Amino acid sequence: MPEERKESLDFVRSIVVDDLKNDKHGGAVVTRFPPEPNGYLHIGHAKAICIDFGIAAEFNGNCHLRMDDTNPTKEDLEYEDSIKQDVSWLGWKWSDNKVYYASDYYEQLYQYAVELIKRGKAYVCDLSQDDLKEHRGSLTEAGLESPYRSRSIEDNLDLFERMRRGEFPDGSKTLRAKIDMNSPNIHMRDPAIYRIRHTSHHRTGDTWCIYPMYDFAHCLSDSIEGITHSICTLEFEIHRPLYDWFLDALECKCHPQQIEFARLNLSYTVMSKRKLLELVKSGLVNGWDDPRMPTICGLRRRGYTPAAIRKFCDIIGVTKYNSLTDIALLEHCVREDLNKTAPRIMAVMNPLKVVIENFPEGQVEELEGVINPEDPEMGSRKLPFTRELYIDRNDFMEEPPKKFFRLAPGREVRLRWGYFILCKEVIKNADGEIIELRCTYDPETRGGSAPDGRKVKGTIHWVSASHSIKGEARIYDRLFSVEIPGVDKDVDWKDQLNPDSLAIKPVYLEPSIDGVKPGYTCQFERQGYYCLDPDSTPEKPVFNLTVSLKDTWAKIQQKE
RNA sequence: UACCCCGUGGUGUAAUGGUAGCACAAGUGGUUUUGGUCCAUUUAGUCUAGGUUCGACUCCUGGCGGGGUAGCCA
Repeated sequence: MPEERKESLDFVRSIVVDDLKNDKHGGAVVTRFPPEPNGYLHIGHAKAICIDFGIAAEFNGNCHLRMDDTNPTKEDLEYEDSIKQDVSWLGWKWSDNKVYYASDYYEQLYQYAVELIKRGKAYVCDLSQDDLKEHRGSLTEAGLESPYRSRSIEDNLDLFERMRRGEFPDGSKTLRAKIDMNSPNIHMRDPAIYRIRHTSHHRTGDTWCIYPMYDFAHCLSDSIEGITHSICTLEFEIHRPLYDWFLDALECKCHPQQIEFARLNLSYTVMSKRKLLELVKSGLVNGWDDPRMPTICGLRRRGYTPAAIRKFCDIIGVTKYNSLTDIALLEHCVREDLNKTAPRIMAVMNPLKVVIENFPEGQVEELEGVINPEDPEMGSRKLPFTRELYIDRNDFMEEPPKKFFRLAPGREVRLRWGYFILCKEVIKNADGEIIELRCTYDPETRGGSAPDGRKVKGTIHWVSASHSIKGEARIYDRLFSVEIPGVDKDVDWKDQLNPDSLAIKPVYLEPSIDGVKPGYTCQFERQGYYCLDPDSTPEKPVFNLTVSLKDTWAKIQQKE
């Protein structure tokens, strides 16, 4: 599963190698991927997943998939299921085929909290949320000690137990760690470790009405599971002293090392759960799996492959530098993968009728097209050739400019896998619009080469008008029209959505695609990679644009 | 304003005191039955000022710039 590693190691892997060398954890490497089931996974999570699972795989270790479900008010089974699906779709297997849950440790965590109280390192605090905020101080000012800080161990034990029994209403009490209200690190100023929530949890039901906070639950969950390297993103850096404090205060045998890396930022999209949720809720996109979304399920529906995503995660690297990765890099990865694997088909998006005057009416000739020139093993498919064809309007110009190599009056081009055709006449309607081309074909050029050795500069795609299957193409572009949506605080990031992120067009497809299933990915020759959408019906296939082919002709046109 | 972290071509990354390299993007040329792919090639970089050293992207100090942190969220 893990791809081959480059010789130079990123800083996380260097730490792991050093630890292995120094026998720090007895040769073990155990990592974990700990999502909170309160949203769908996105490409940024894919980076974390590839680091967590990738490192475990490379060093013969294990990676636990652990639901960090300590806040019943936000979490849901729907999210949990999608997380499992996405992780395994990406190609990773969690160790022991078992999903871990922070909620499975609630009793142990409670006992740890009791122990903390017994050691005089935690106390029950009656301060309200507002009072707590007052006491916390600010970034520049020290905090104030709570008046409840000096309660006796006996009182604390009693009160904490009654918190658990449900004697107190939400928000009336918290259990706090007794650390240092003067610490320059606000997270060390007697942080709350348990709060009262009379809310049922999607896994533990109504068993609990007090729930542990992240800082307390996370380090201990890691310790309980024997995690060696607890890899997370940069915003937790400032929490690390707390992470270590709990494990030291409780003298835990297993003390994992927290290592932080920079999360992924991608241009022309957003990555925060809040913004993604807002897009879905406001109907600005069509659900979590809208192919424009950077979610794993969105990318999957768009036609991205696990291999492409893993390659991307591999080449972006792992550092502590807050960077912005160009989405073109992601697009490059999927092109590279699909170029090698995707079958080619011909599909005409803006049909222009071509009548081959010297080809008999009613006759059907079967031609053969290579399925993938990059992989001859894939064989070939049949292409019906008839008197009436469709070509793309963009492949014809009545008055072609210098560098235009395609069809024009009096010009000859090659029909891909077919014949050379020569344009004899342009037919227009009363409004002067071109509605048809009259051409002749050279029967000697079957398959696309001329026995007399004459060359043509252009090759264009086509379909038989009578055999083509009419479908729908959903042509996607970047979700936002600015590199970093919301970076300018004066404008609403939702106003920066790209109005052209989706265009729907009819498309005439070569008949060989008949019967393919949703998820089927192919290349529309000379255009881009497309993936069959689940919205398809037997009558009307719907194809999503994954990514277009590079288009140097478009570049030439742009220059002029 | 306090504390913590981070600054290498346009972008993302390597070089772990010893030739600043790779990929993407951009440009040029070649091959081509996809204006795709492929091949060749060009442009372009160590934030800054000192210090240590035979030698600094790397170590030290100051400055500048960017990010994070004041949920009973994770």
